[in-house]
Amino acid sequence: MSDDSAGTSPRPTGLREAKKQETRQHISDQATRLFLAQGFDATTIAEIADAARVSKKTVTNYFARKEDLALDRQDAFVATLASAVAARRPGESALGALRRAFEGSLAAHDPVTGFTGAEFARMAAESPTLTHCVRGLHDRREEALAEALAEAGGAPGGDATARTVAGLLGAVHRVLFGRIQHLTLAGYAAWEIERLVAPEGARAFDLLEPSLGRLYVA
Amino acid sequence: MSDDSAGTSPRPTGLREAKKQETRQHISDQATRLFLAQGFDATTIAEIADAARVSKKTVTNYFARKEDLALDRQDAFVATLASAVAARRPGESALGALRRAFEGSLAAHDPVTGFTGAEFARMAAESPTLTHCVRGLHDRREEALAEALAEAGGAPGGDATARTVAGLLGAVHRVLFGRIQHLTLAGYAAWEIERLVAPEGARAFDLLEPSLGRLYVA
DNA sequence: GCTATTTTTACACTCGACGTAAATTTACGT
DNA sequence: ACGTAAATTTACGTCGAGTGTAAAAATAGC
Repeated sequence: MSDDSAGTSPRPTGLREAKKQETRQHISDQATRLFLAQGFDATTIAEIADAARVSKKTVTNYFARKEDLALDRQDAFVATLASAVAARRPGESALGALRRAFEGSLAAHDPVTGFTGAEFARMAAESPTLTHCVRGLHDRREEALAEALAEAGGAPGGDATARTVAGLLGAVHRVLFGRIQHLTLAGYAAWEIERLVAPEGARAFDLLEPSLGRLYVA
Repeated sequence: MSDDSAGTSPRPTGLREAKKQETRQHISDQATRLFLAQGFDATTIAEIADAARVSKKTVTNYFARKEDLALDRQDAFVATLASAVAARRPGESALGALRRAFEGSLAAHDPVTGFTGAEFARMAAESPTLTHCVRGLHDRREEALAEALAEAGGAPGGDATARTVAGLLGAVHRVLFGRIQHLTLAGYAAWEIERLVAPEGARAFDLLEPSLGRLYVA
């Protein structure tokens, strides 16, 4: 909840708020730099604090968990699938909307589809902690999608069906995400990956069409 | 390496091996008891060691991570889906085999399908650490399934298709697992859960039939 | 400038995880 | 049965993430 102009909550004055964001960004930048340079696990919070010239406590104050220092825009990532379904066109199924969303993100080389850059991909792949965290984000994304589907209606069976369909659609996006990350690690350029993955995505969405094409149609 | 009497593996003599298993089981039992009594996170390794009357190091020696003390038969769980596909009948699709496997496990109230008992379900739900770990097991299970599908053949598109289909089939089992866990937490008895979830499972597998029913047929 | 609030810091602490070398237990040849 | 070699267990130290607390510093509002 963010109140703007007129405050129910005491609206912290400009400079304080600005400095907070500045400090947060500075810490995040230093952390990212160190993570990419020497790996996630090999970088300690003390090092990050030292690089950012703040105390350890300030770091863990802004970022509750170490992983939060490496993963940016988590909420945006989590919301993508649910948003795509909520914004589907009249007559378009959830499957169709998520297909369009994937194709758009693929063409845009969007990080939420797996285009995270080779350095990040290497860092994530080398750290079990980070890998688990990314998996958690995929799960939250799937849950958000399930809620969006349940709210949208358009299929018999209620929440149970919504969760199942969200699992299926989430799985497709998750697998394609992993594929893009894998190809990134293998050294392919973004445009090459786009050309390689596009037909795989098409095949996957085609595959689901007979099962899901008539569900959750707006 | 000292090979003695017989054996490809150095076959440590009987008593030593027996005592090891005994100690391991004893530690696991004490850990389980404490976890169920006071929760996973609220139980320290030191307490477990104390209860089992061994040193902390012995505990972390047998169980590399704390979660391993709570999760039993991980490899068996991971293998279930891949095994079901490998053992599918002639003319049976992977979807059909996994449907049979689910129905059998559901009727048997098998832990691998989510019948873990109310105490365990509560413990797992209350501990983020444990929840993440269970998610990791689902992922390993999906990966094993993908390998089994790729090895089995029976679909165009090679590994990419295998991974996608494994994602879909894994998602169904995972969602149903979660549903059973949820109902367990809500206080339903196993036989009630069986009656509630059976039609949901049927609906989910029916849903996928038009898409996957003709793939990976033995 | 003064005061109240917020942010940052220093310090201490818990816990999981890892490493090492000594002490204990078990196995086996003689 | 005894002694030696091997494995197991233990005690001890270390590291790093994460938390709590109260003092110190910075900022807001008057």
